[in-house]
Amino acid sequence: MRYHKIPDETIRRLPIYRRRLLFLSEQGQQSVSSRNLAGCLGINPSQIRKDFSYFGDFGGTPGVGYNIQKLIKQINRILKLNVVRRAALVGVGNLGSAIMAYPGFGIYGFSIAAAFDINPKKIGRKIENVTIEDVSNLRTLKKRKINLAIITVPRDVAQQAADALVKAGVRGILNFSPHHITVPKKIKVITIDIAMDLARLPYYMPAD
Amino acid sequence: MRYHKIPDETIRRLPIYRRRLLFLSEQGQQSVSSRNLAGCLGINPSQIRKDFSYFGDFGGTPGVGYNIQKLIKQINRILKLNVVRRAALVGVGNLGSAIMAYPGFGIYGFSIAAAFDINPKKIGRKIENVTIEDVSNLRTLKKRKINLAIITVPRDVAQQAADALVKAGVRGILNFSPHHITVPKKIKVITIDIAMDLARLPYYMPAD
DNA sequence: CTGAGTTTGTGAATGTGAACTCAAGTATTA
DNA sequence: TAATACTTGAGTTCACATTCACAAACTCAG
Repeated sequence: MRYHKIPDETIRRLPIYRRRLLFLSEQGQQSVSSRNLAGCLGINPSQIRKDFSYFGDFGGTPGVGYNIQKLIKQINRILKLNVVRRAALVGVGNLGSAIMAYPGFGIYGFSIAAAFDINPKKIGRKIENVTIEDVSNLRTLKKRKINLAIITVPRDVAQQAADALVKAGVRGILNFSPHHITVPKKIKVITIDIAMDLARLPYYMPAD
Repeated sequence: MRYHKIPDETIRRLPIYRRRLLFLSEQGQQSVSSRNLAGCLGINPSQIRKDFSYFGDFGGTPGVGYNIQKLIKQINRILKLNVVRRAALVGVGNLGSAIMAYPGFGIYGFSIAAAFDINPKKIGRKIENVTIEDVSNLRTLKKRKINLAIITVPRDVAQQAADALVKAGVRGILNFSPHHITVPKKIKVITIDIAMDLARLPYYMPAD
């Protein structure tokens, strides 16, 4: 199983497993079976075993399950979460501020280490110990070894922001603007349009 | 093609099409070809044609493309976005406040019509013309005909919030808490864990 | 009207992911 | 030790999603 490409869908699930595993670990649990994990997460047990099988020479033990700590280490290795990563945020509006204050990034080893805005009134202010800089400073990101960014600017300047980030050497972008962003194909963009996800709900709701 | 079940993946893409179509419409454009749409969105043209083919007796015209207004109407019909929908928000913290102020829900016909928190200091305050109520008021949602909800509470009370919402008759939940939520299967939950999505980025980034 | 250039709509082929199944391994109990 | 109950790992099957390919339909220019 060593030299297999890991399916994208598996990669998408790894953080879900990780979240649950950390939770179980907090509770003092040592090991967990695929069935047990599956129960909490609404995923098929074989699915989980198949996902874990991509880890390579790693083994759960039949009759017992998987060692939680080892699982977490494997997932960290695959997702490259072993190092602390510094991210930049562009667009310190309502959503941007909320994201800067969001406590959930830490457990993945992320910290938001820089923030940018175009509004002169905001520049110089501090949020969560990070000083807001003018967007013209974006070009300093390369020197500061920041290669991850979060975009929380209005729709019509999202592409602009992305272009500037790419020019500054950023290679991964989490985009919260409701707009598709085009970048060179070696840059990875993940877009989260929070209203769009809400828009799918009525379809799945039984008739009113 | 009338009596086909529409694939989930197609449903997932419909809001993406819709977003772009509204944009093109704003620009005064009347019609659009599958190739054109595909170009903007990074999707294969046949994919788009196949998706549209589920609309039923609707037709684009060969040599021209699709009528944008008709497309939008069809998508609204399928996603049941024709009526204005009122949603409740539970958990008026940083993220919750930002979401209440988020302007992007309007174009899908959503409005956040109620907000709840457990903190007595917040209750009675107004955000975006909505008065924050105590969570004990959740049970009034049914009378107020609110059957959609957004959860933005801390992880450890997310399930509790969901249970209360289900009891109050809510049938669709958008969950921003980093925790899997278990509900009766006729309730639809979509979970957005903003940190989790960031966690997938390093995997796709070339070696540092 | 004719011919060149587009674009739709869809069956067929391909690719991808999920679920089923079961042999083999481990724990537990007696 | 023997019997029972779990659980993993992985080959196989099945279901779903994407892409290909092409006939038919339409536009436009001359």
